[in-house]
Amino acid sequence: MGKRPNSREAILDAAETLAAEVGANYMSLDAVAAKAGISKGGLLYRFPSKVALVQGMLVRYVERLEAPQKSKSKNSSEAGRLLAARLAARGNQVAAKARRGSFGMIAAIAEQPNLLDPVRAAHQRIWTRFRKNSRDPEMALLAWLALEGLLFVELFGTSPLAKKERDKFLKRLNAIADQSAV
Amino acid sequence: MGKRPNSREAILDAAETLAAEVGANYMSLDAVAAKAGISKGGLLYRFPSKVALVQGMLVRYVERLEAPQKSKSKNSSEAGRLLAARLAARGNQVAAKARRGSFGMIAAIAEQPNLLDPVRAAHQRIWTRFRKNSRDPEMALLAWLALEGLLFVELFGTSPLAKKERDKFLKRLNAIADQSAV
DNA sequence: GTCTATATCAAGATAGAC
DNA sequence: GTCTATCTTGATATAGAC
Repeated sequence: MGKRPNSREAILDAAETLAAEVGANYMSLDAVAAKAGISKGGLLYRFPSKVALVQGMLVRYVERLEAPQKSKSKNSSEAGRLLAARLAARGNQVAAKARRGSFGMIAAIAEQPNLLDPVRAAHQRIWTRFRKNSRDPEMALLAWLALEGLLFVELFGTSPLAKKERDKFLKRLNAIADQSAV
Repeated sequence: MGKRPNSREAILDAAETLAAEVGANYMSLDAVAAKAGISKGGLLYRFPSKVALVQGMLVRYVERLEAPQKSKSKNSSEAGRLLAARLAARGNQVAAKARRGSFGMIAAIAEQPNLLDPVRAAHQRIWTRFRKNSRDPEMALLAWLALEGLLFVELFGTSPLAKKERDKFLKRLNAIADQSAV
């Protein structure tokens, strides 16, 4: 699991950035290679096709989504940790860079919607765990979907919240998750 | 405001369907024209460019978003009606066809993310109205973002909810909106 | 593992006939 | 208002050298 000193991460970073900035349509192999600092040939060695590249973006997204959280905070409940993990996977800041990780999903749905199947499966797994650890499933669902909503409106840049409101709102979500935890 | 017997609606329908089915990347002018039953020349008469077509998709999306709701149901509160309008804009069914209307946003963000600016503005307008009509803004925000979350996970096809659960959940959202209404 | 070609094809857009 | 060419560009992908 040690990080290999290859260009894989640089490529995925470049692809995400391009998808976010110029649009997934123009996340061309030329542009990705240039931004990653390698040639198109080098890129196509790692990812033999455009679809493979997009799948690579999704794999990393799902890995981060399901990576065990260090539960660095007061959240002791499983539900709270799952919410935190979900948040971390998208980046836990409002900053533009934080949204970047989700642009793999945009690239995928733009390239070929059924590429999202593995993501769907991951979401189902996480949601099942989340629900199992909730005493009040409907309230848990409310918190979960509200977090999804927040992350999505931020992804699309239509969030109505300023930073302070956002922080306060996230605290409230965590409180709900903890209250409804088993 | 009478519907003109032109091909505009057919074109937009075709574009949305293609974006949803094969991916926004392959929503080519050729394909859209073919699906709409006209030629590429005819298409480019209505929408002089690809960007114009995507903008057309967004205009229709926003129009539906802000169209006055007939408040056909028990929802008397403004907040409840706004939630209902938001729901209606995306289609109020779980069915595949219902998601279609939102693929204009996918096409836009894939083509050129800043094309979403008018949508951002509309969202701000609606959210401002929604908040103004709420006694408990934070609870209203929770309901609003939960609805956003639901619509987005359905757009991406990652919803954890079956139809029955979904209906029940929407009722709960409406109840929250009404409770927190002025 | 990364590079420089180059082949192939489809995209967006234009011009002008009907 | 819609059609059929046609132009031009930029995309993915391959082949083979380094």
